[in-house]
Formats: sequence, C-alpha cells, structure tokens
Amino acid sequence: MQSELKIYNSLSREKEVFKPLNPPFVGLYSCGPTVYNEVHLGNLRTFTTFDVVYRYLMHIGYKVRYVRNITDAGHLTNDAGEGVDRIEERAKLEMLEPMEIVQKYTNSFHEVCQEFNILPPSIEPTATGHIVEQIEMVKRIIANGFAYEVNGSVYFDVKKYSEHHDYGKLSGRVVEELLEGTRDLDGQDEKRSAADFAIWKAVTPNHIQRWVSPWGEGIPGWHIECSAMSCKYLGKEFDIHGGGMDLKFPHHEAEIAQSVGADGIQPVHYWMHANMLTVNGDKMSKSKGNSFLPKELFAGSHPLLEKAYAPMAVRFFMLQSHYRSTLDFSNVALQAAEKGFAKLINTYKTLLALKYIKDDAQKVGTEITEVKALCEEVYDKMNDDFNTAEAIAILFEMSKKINSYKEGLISISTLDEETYSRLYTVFVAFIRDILAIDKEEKHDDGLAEGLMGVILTLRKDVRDKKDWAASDKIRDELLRLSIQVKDGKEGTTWSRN
RNA sequence: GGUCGGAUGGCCGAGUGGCUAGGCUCAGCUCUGCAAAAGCUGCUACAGCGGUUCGAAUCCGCUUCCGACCUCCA
Repeated sequence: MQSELKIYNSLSREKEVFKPLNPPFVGLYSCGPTVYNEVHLGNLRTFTTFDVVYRYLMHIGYKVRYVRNITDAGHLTNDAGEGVDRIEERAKLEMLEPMEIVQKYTNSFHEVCQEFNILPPSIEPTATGHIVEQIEMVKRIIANGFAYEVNGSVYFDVKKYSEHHDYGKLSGRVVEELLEGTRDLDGQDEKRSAADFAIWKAVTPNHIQRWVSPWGEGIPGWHIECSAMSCKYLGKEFDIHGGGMDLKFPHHEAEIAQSVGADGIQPVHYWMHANMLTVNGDKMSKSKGNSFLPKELFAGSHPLLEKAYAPMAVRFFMLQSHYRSTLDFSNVALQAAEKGFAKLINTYKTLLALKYIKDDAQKVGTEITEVKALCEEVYDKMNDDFNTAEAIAILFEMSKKINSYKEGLISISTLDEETYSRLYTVFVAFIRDILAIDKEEKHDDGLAEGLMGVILTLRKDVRDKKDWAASDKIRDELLRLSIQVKDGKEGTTWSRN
C-alpha cells in the first residue's frame, strides 16, 4: 500500500497521519457497554466500528493491545442525590443480585458480539475489578488539588482545573458557560459548581453495591473507570481512544481532565468518535422507544422490522456508510444492503473456487494495471480514516472482474500470476479479516450437501434427456425450500436464499 | 438558548474545486431450453439565494429545514 493511515482526530478536528507512540505496538481503548440491559443495534454500530479499526490495524502489521471495558458498577443517573442506579434498579426488577444482572447481560453482550463477528478485545476489564486503581487515581487527583471531598463523596473541581488546563477542548465547551449554567437542583449543594462531577460517590445505607474507600463506603464515579483502566493497561499516554459520539461530553472530556488531573499527562493521542444509528432521523435510544435488540433483528420480531435480517447482512449495512456519519435504519435500506451483501459473498465463494490458468501469451497489460490499481485503491480508502464505504465500492469493482473471469467473459490469463494472487489475497483479506463479513450462518451438518448432490445428479439425468418439465419441477420444489438451483456452463450449483 | 454536525439522483450512501463512487430499484441487451446467477448499456444528482474563481455540488456568507450534545446513553 502506498498511502499512510490517516485518522480523524476529534481533538484537532482534522485528519492526522497515524503515528503510534511505540511502533509496532498500538494501544487502543474503546468504551464498552454498561451491562444493566441488552445492547441494542445502535450500541452495536460503535462496537463494530472499533472492531474494524482493531482488525485493520492488525492487518497492516501493528501489534495492537485492544482494551474494551465492561461497566459493571452502577452509577447514579445524576450526581445530585436523587439519581437512579440502573444496575440496582434492574436487579430489583428481576429480583436478582446486582452481580447476577451484570453477569447475565455481559454474557448476552458476548453472544451478540460473536454473532456479529466482533472480536473479543485483548483485555476486557471490569469496573468492579478495578476499584483499587480507581481509588488510587482519585487520591492522586485530590493530592494535586483538583478534587475535594464532601460528606464522603469526592468531586472533580472543574473550575480549579480550568485555571491550569483547557477543560472542554475535546467537546468544544466553554468553561465559563459550563460554570455559569447552574441549574438550581436540590441536593446539588455538595458541589461547588454545577460543572463539577463525582469521581467517588457516597451511597445510602440500602445501596447494595458498595466499596470501602478512604472517604467511606461508596461507588466510583462513572468517568473514572476508563481513566484508571486505560492507564493501567495502556499507560498514562496511549494511541487511540474510541467511543460513541454521545460519550464525547461529558464522559471523554472528564476522562481527559481526570488523567491530566492525576498525572499531568494528556492521555490520548487520537480520539475517535463513531456517529449514531438513527431511525427516521432520530437517534436510536432506549428512552425514545425506537430501539430494538439484535436478537429481534435476527428474528424479525419487532414492529419496526418487516422481516428477519442475518447478522452479516446487518454488519455489511453498517460498513457501507462511514463511521463518522449518522446512518439511518430502514427496512428498504437494509434489504438493499442484503442484496449487495449476497452479491459480494457469492463473488467471494466464486473466488475461493476459481482456478488461475497461467498463459503468458494471453497477458494484457491494461488488465494487469487495472487490477493492480484496484488492489492499491482499496487500501487507500481504508487508510483514509477507515473509509469502509469506499473500500466496499472497490470490492464491487473487483467483484465484476472476478465474475467475468468465472464466466469466461474475460480470460483469467490476462493477468500474470503475481497480479492474480494479489487480487485473491486482497479480496479474501477484506472479506474475511478486515470487514469480517464471511461468517457462515449456523446450518446443519453435511447432510444437505449430500442430499443436494444426489438430487442434482438425478436431475442431470432428466436434463440430459431434455425432460425440462421434470427438471423444472425439481428446481421449483427446491426453491420452495429456499434453495436456488443455478445451471451454469460448468454444471449446476445451488445456494440458500 | 449555547456548542457542533448534516441537507447528494427513484431509494440507501461515499466523495470531491475541473476527471465513473458503489449498492439497490427500474428499462433494455447478452448468455441460457426456461429460470437463477453473471456481464453490458441506459437513468447523471448534489436544499435555496448570493459571493470568490477561468471553473463549485465541493470554498465563503446568508436563508430554510433536520439532527446530536449541553442529564444516563454507543
């Protein structure tokens, strides 16, 4: 590949050439789910985005340590005392221990990831497993004078911090406005300013999740876990931090402040933010009631869904847009993607079965140049801030070539061996390792293969006798079982619809 | 209200100061006993109004509309 990898950095609002701190190693952190509930399709878009980032970085030769956390400590929905702890709320609802809730939805999350072909990260740390690290970090922030304790809770002092550092630089907030924007909420009196946020929170006696700290029993603040865990596993300074756009403020902004407040070092070199999945133009979210679960999608069991969709078709649908654009979900869009996806996968299978025939007499320079160019362009597109949409467009160009070789419309010998092998390698790598859309659906054992072999042999007999009625009857009946028979020049093949 | 982002052909969705996005749909053709698949051809768009420029959909300004964040959120 000729081009350098460029990443759009939310911090600078520009695409920057990616320069890792310690090549060939790359530290990648992305915010994982809070496991009080099932993840929905919108959540999955972000995880898919960073899965592709992870896969691509590895593909181009980096040794990546990918850390994606699990938030399993409950956090109050606001700092002002009357906030709800969603994990405990859920625990009461399901009459389970908070840790049972956490385990249940962690398991479910992992299952969904697997179906979506999302790789497990290198390290998947939990917030509750790192209480000590979080407490230590809070101590360091207090020691540096950027936090204060009130009634067993510790708050980050945004005003104090902003006297020395730029709070709001990631999300484009103006500190003065944040500090002025005090809304008179009850129970907010503990905080010196409305902009301050809890990094340790005292809990009421009936709260189930609780840990001992120097400030009494309580729970860690939401933002501190990512700071503490990224620091522990990737260092005080690391390469890439990702997450959904909706985490930019306050979560990521707070992370920067905490890390700088504790250690005086800007933690992240490249901030990446994945945009939202929308439904009829509105952000998909649980509170808006327009979200659905992956399992509903795969089963087609939701009023918004006209039919069931295969996980890989949905993954492809997401990858057909750029991660920084919003992507609008709709049945027509998904069905269009489904067809394009099937086309690409058919080409992939064709390619795996294709045989290269070397014949130097048939070589055509323009064909070789064209195919070589495609192989380079597809990397150029990915190097341009992981533009999967454009990369997929190139794959479709390659697809036309590959199908033409198969159909004999273009002789495969127009390519020299090196170019053909390059095409093969690149196409397979993109489908299988980078976009990772080749996961076969769970089907039966080899029985179908065997039965179809028998049926097609018998059908060939009647076809040889030009008994088209019998031949078509077999084909029509199989079609009713969603099996498509294709009579090609090289014999008959079949596929599931 | 503040901050930021977006408006692209029948639909989805990239991108860009002048050169084909791509997919889906539709029409036609080739191939085929017929289908399916595949290939080819056609359909040429960038919200509106100004400005900069030899040239803008792409840069600047204004207008309209939409969204995100500002509270838990991927």
